[in-house]
Amino acid sequence: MLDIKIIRDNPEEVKTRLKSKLVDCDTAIDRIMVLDGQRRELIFKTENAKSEQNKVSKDIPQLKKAGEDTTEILGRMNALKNEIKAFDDELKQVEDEYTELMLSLPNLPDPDLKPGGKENNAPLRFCGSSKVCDFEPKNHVDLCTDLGLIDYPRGTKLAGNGYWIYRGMGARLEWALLNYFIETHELEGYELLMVPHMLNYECGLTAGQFPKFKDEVYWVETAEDQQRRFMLPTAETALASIHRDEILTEAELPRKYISYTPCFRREGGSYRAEERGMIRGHQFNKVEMFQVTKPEDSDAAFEELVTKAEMLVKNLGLKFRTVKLAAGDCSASMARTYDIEVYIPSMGGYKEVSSVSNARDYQARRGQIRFRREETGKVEFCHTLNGSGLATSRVLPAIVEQYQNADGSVEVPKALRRFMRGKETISKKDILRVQMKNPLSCG
RNA sequence: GGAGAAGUACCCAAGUGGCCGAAGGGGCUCCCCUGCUAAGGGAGUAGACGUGUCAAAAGCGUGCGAGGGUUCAAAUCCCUCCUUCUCCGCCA
Repeated sequence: MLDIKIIRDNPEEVKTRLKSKLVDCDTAIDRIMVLDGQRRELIFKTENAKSEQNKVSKDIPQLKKAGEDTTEILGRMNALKNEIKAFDDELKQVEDEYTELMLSLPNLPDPDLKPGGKENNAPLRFCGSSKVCDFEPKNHVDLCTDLGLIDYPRGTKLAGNGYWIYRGMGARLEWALLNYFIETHELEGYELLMVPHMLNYECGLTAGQFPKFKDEVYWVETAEDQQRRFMLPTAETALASIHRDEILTEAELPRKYISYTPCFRREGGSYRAEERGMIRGHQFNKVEMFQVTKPEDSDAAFEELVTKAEMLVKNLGLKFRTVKLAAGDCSASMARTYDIEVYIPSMGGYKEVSSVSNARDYQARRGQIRFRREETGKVEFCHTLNGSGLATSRVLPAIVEQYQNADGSVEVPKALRRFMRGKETISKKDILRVQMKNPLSCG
């Protein structure tokens, strides 16, 4: 949520800055300006009436005790009551519309961002190099299928299109990635949180997904109670609400959290064809990093998160690049975003494995995440930042493609080996070995 | 899932229609007194949000889990919801 004062003081500038994000909020802002005026006028009226009501109300008991006639005064009070009710009703209407519009406005992009969409994204740096293959490289779907890492058809059988099953060494590899990420973060002072995977509406509102994008998540409701919850689309949605409605002490900042969760997304009208396999599914795994900071510390925190994400990819030995997103490609809640994109040879391009963003005070305002500054004793909004660290489901395809050998086997990145009992290579032989050891495994 | 009970300030807690912007205690802060391991005395302690303002301040409004309602007036009465606790049942 934006600070109404910024809009009030400079509506035209806000319009322009939001336009650089490719959203036209002109009518919304014009309307907000009108509603803001009406709102304050109504507050003035209703509060005046209430003030009178309070004053007179104090005298009534005495008058009654003294046995005086109160009919006239009660008549006035009755009129006041109706007046207040009318003002309040009108105010509620105005405030409802006002709040809805305010919640619908996206965050202001940082001034240094290029305006416009994807086409204006700018790669900041490249890292790593492609292995030169003296053989015809396979794509990750074939590799995962041939090596028995992923079972696509049975995943679809269980849950439909966009779901898959990690099996055997594939599951181990995925698990190793999660362990590697979590261990790295913990060593760097981040606290691991295991959060609910189903969240209430306020979480989506605070993070900025709602009300606008409430159709992009899966809703779960029970027949008996109408309490709706949704499957989280990212752990950020949960983490942004950890300190909702709290006033932290300055000493408690920054808060640095990580959380592993599956992420559930409807991905309506998706990219399909060119994104085979597990590039885009309805459920994928991700370790999320999250920080709550003082306003003056969020720029440094942002750099820290970007570096952390980059180091994870780098230490896996993967070729990747870091991209500074143009204003229009940043999501609604974010003031700035850098993507880490890993190279997928079969696609001849890069795919996002991490997205690091600074929401500044946007989420904090929506969720009342505040802290008390020691020096002034005043309450201020925190800044919130988030970044994937990393989305494993996108890393695994990159690993199998970038680490494939001529014989169809795949080398295990060194960083992961200690999480896989020292395993160095995954080959077809592993399918048999896994199945022999596990009589329950069928097919 | 069934049956009960409860949610009041940092914590405990009193309070069944106006005198409650909320008794009392603990804690915390400040002050005083006293030299035997700490005790006693006094004072302060609702924060927050909204409005107001160039910004602040004063003032005003809202606040006793949340939202509605009744009433001239609600912590107090009514309704809905949420949460917590106890007992029973079920269960990883």
